[in-house]
Amino acid sequence: MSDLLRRLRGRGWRLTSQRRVVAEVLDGDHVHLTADEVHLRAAARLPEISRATVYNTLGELVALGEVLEVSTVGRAKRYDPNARRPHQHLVCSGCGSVRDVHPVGDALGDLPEAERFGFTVGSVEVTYRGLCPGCA
Amino acid sequence: MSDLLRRLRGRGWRLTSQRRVVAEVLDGDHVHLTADEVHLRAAARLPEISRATVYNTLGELVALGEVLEVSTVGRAKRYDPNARRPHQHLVCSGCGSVRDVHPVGDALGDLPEAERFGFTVGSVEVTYRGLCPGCA
DNA sequence: TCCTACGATGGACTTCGTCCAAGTCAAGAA
DNA sequence: TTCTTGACTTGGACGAAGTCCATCGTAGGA
Ligand SMILES: [Mn+2]
Ligand SMILES: [Mn+2]
Ligand SMILES: [Zn+2]
Ligand SMILES: [Zn+2]
Repeated sequence: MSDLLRRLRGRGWRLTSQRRVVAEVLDGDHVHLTADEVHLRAAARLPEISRATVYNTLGELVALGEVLEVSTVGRAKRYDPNARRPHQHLVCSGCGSVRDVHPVGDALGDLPEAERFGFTVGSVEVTYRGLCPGCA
Repeated sequence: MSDLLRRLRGRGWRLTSQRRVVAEVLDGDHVHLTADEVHLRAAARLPEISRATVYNTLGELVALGEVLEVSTVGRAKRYDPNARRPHQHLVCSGCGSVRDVHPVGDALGDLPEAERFGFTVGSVEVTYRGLCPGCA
């Protein structure tokens, strides 16, 4: 059983076949799937899994901090199982492919107090845009 | 007439009453309205303006580089007329309100060559997330 | 003033996502 | 092992955001 499933059981989750399959689909590096892509791949293993369950499970994983939501420009959200090591994203403007990247420096610290307008700033999301070798 | 309308006429735009009203609604600082908010405010001045025209006009302004799209997580896109001075955004996770911010440092330069995977990196978008004073 | 290509309109349609009532089953109790 | 139960799943209705298109209207040049 994967580490993820072990952690989920530790949190009191029922380990249903649907949740197991969603967790399996999200396993790996550089995985940034939409909910529909997760549903498609999950249904290949468990044909009757419903869209609602995929959405429910992804939402629960996000709430637990086990999966990150990656915002996209006007397209469907993408779900990122690499929630343990902080990272940012490099997106190809041509084909939409996504790579995990690790910039140096401290983007949060780059925002001066005078520029915070009384907000409690909790996180920062950095998206690099460009063309991948194939699209350039 | 605003600078924006003057530039648009210079680009061969027909200055219809609908486009004029959309441009007026977008005038100002810290303006980050959704398409529906633009439609609501435009309709206060020109009651029969359609949603399709608001979407068309906003899309054209974005294509011309006169207005920026601000992507949000799971909410409607916001349209930002402050396209002339580069800036980033601070977004309230509670109410969705947006402030312009100007971080110090060089986010593009923070991405090492070894982390670029052969991409031609052209731009970087930084979004700070937190709670505004009202939502905290 | 007249013409016409460009723009506006509204409603159907698509995509992405949420909600719900009803049926199902994981896992602890006995 | 079987029973019990409430957490989970399901399909479909619903909703929000955005696109598309046939048709109508008009800005602006001739
Ligand atoms: Mn990632
Ligand atoms: Mn802005
Ligand atoms: Zn590419
Ligand atoms: Zn707020």
